[in-house]
Amino acid sequence: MPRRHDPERRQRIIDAAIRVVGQKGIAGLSHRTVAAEADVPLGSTTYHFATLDDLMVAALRQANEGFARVVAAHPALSDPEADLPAELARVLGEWLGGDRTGVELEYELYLAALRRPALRPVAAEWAEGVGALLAARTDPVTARALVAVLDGICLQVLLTDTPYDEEYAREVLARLVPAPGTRDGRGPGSLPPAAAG
Amino acid sequence: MPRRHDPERRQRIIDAAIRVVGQKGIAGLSHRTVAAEADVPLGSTTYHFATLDDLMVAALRQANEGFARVVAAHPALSDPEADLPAELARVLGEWLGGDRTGVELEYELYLAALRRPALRPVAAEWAEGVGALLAARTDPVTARALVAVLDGICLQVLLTDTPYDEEYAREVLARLVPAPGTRDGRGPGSLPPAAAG
DNA sequence: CATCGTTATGTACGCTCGTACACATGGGAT
DNA sequence: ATCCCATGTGTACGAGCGTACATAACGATG
Repeated sequence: MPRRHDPERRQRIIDAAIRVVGQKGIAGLSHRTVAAEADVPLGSTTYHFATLDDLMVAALRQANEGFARVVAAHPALSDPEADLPAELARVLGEWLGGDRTGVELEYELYLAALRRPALRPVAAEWAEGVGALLAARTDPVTARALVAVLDGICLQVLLTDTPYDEEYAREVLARLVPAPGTRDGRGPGSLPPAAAG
Repeated sequence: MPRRHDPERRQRIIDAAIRVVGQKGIAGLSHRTVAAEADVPLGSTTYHFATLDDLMVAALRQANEGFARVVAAHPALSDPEADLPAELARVLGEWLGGDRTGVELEYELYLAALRRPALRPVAAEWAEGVGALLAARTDPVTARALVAVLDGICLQVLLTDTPYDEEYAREVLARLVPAPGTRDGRGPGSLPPAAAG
């Protein structure tokens, strides 16, 4: 028994669950597969997470933090001087261009909320978190629209195997931003600014 | 054995599969559950659909036709005179406002393609179908953007239990359509055709 | 009518699953 | 030092799963 009284056991199980979902999908997530991946006995996973929903909630929360980390690594997103659509497109490109299993994992857990009410609040937290970040730069309606189109673009990339087109994303995102005065600085101006609302 | 030589057996199995997914989700889809729902013996489902992927492909195809039927019921979508964003928002509202199980079913099968390569082509067909319809009204880039934001709005509605806001959808969709200048007014009259690519 | 291949049916095998539960262990309170 | 209980571990049970397969019914063909 080399591992009795392991204070990080719980965290290691969560990490293992994320790896399992990334590799086999949610369908491959079980107490047993997670236990094997974490190299702990079966009873350990059932002890720390009585139900699979509990485990998935924990994993989804951690995955959300992963995305938040990517966002936090781009302070330009919060810079009122920066070109928001271009920055968003760049961040999305980094997220999609890196280890795609991370993105697939996030969306798989995210969409599992469709059928598992226990996951709904966590999924909502994520959308609200990104939305709040964007609302600070624009307005609530635009923020929700940006989140929607980000989701849609991600799905298109994930489902159709077409490579991510950052320029396309920037263009589409730019159309959604109601173009207040902040465009003059570094704006590439490929679009005529829409009429101010 | 009242039902030997049943020529519609296969179709009844597909219908049953769709009902099962609508009620229990994809996780609840199995040869046995479908057999029970269709009131046929287990061997019958395995005979007509050797693998679950085969069955899901058939079900997804049929679900796609269901959405296409909703679209076809709105000829205004193809009318160059009509207000495209408003019409799209209305169609989406009808789709989301009706029997929500249909929408959930479609998205569940649609998103199952993330992990099941066999479903990818069918999912791609759906996106391309809607995209082609919209491209005829605008341009390819705008069409893809519209599909993306439609997907995103649907997901927001499905995942957050917030009711569908048709006015919000119309506003967001309108921003994506490259109508120079006249975003504010809801004037349906002059919507110049695709100005830019 | 006899034959044959397709379609339909019932059953069984091996597997994984969630869950329960009895038992071991060791740190912290007394 | 002793006890207690949260934590850790192994095992077993019943259920559902995909799949395989032997057999039966039936329409088509000769």
